[in-house]
Amino acid sequence: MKLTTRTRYGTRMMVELAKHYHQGPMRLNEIARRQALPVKYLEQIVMPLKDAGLIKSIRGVRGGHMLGRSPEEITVYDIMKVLEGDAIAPCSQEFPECERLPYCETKVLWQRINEKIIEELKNTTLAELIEQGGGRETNTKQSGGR
Amino acid sequence: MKLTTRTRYGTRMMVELAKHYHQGPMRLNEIARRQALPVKYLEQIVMPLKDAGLIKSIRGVRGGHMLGRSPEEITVYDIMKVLEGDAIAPCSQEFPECERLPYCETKVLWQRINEKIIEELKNTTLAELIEQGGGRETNTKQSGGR
DNA sequence: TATAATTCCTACTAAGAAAATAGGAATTAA
DNA sequence: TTAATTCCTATTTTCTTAGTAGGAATTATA
Repeated sequence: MKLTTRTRYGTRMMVELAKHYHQGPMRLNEIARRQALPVKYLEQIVMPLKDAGLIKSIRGVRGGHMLGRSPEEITVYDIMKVLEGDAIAPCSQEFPECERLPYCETKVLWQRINEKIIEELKNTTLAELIEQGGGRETNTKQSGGR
Repeated sequence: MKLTTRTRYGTRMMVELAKHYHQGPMRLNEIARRQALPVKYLEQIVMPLKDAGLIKSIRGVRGGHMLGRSPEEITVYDIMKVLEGDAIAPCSQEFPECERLPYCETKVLWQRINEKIIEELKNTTLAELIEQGGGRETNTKQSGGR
């Protein structure tokens, strides 16, 4: 079952970008600092997101990253799909090879769970996440929380 | 995010036991054969289930295992709780230490997903799973499907 | 009472994936 | 021309899950 740091960090990066939508490009370093994430790791995550059009990047001095479209138009599902593929619960797509599948009594359950999760992810936009916030206001200090 | 083979194998073992409820104790070997699972691995999984009362065991010759209560009264949540603990999605209980939690914009999402999954697991009993079946009838041959 | 079938228990090993790091190439504003 | 930045790919580290091994304890039954 997969919803790993890739998706979590990726979502946090996107949230950070959403909070600065229409404020010009944001450097990876800044994003990493604000969300207390490892820069070099984000570097890897940013690329597929860019390829998928969820992020636009500007290279060189004063470059950086920004959302490819508005926070209302980006769901967490979009992010996850890019970063993990869309098999989350077991036996959804992960093991098309499993010979037991045709007579497996448990597959319905995993499939149902998979659908629920996807539904939830599809219903959640970046806009919604930053609107709700985390309770307190986001701070700027490093906090090392990973 | 956790819904690993432990839970999946465990669920299949329980399903197998449910299918033979009230037919006396069933040997691990038999269960493993029917569900094409590694015996020695099941051996580890069976113990916590027994401790939790979901399984009753009889030792010695002609011993084996059986459900601790009826298939209608056992949910997959019961199984999962024993085998994984009840943190499934990230940031639910897994990282109570994360300093970012108070101002994390994404936690609501993971918590919501966690709830959905748990709800689904609680709504699914062994009885329901074997009633629905897998489509075709379960076979008896080894199939090696893992 | 001896034997074989079985569960019980604990430790160990292997494999794989996820997480993180490293280092340099390419690009570009100033 | 330089410094700031993204881009790219490879490598290493860490960790968890998955699986194996071997023997102790228990018990039906011959």
